[in-house]
Amino acid sequence: MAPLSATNNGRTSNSRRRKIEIKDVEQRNRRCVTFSKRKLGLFNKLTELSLLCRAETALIIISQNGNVYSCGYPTTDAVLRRYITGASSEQCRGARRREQEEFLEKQRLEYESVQDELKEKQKQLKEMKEAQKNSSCFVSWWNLSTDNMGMEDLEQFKISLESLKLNLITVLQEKKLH
Amino acid sequence: MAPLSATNNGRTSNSRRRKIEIKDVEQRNRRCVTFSKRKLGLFNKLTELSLLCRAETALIIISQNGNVYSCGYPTTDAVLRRYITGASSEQCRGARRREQEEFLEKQRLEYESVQDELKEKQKQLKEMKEAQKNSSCFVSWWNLSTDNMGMEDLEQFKISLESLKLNLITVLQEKKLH
DNA sequence: AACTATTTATAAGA
DNA sequence: TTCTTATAAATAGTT
Repeated sequence: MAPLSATNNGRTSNSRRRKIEIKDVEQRNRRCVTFSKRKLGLFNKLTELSLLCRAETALIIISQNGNVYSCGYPTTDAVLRRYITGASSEQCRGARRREQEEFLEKQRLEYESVQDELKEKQKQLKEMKEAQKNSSCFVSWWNLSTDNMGMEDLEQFKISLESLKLNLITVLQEKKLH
Repeated sequence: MAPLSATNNGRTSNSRRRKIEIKDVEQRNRRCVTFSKRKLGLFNKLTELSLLCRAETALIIISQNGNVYSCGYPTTDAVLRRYITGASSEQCRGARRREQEEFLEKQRLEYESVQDELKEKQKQLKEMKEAQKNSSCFVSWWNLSTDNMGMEDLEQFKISLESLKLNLITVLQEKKLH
């Protein structure tokens, strides 16, 4: 759709209209991107709420183009049924239901633990990246690092150290001149 | 409910039980507060999405206590009707089964993607840890690092360097003795 | 219910 | 589409 209209209006004889339509297209694209991002955000928030507070949830979104998206815990349909029939969860008792609930609970716990682990790793990564940028940690890091090195590493380390020291002194002198 | 149980268990003769129940109550209260806050947040987000992207939306939340909350644009029922009639064009049983299967598949994929992400983070962590142990990267890292330092950092850096060098020489000598 | 320190979401740009 | 980043918003903990 977008390529066609762009081709049709590519001529210079009607630049005003062309610009307006391009702007339209851009706005539409931006809106689509926003829609996708926010839809994802909502789904995530909904899942978080469901897991965190053990709530049953159902979310239906119909885009401007008519596409239907849905998300629910434990399932969209189950929650809708409960909503429509007036919150009568007493129906459908039985082994199947219990098994399903146990399965969902198991999945929930598993998902939570994986996400926790992921969060922890991300935190560690972030800390390590920050530590690299932070010069005040150099001393302690250095003092620890030599303990784990092999002989060759240490030799090279020493050479690096010498050249760096020269480098460093140069930098210091240059800075002092200003 | 909470005040009663707290009163009943306030006596010191059964402090173990009291502590556990108080903790339970606190957790329950916290969960309720979180639920309220996040529910409000979700409703706001949903409204924003509806207005910003001209989407039709419906959201149903059933709390742990069984309270039902809903929110929709233009109305919850209108969207639900559209969702249900659209979904029920196929046979009800078949559609439900299929949706359930799709839901499970969706959860599976989501779980896998989270696990992939986790693996990736672990890999990155491992690489960074190895990089710290590997002396061959020191030179380039050092040569870059001095450019971004302030005067004070450089002075401290130099001092650290001196002490580390002594440390290093000691280690080298010790290793050579073996 | 209000505050605020953090975390998280997201718009814009690459 | 995916990644980055600066900024805006949400929210957990607390009063």
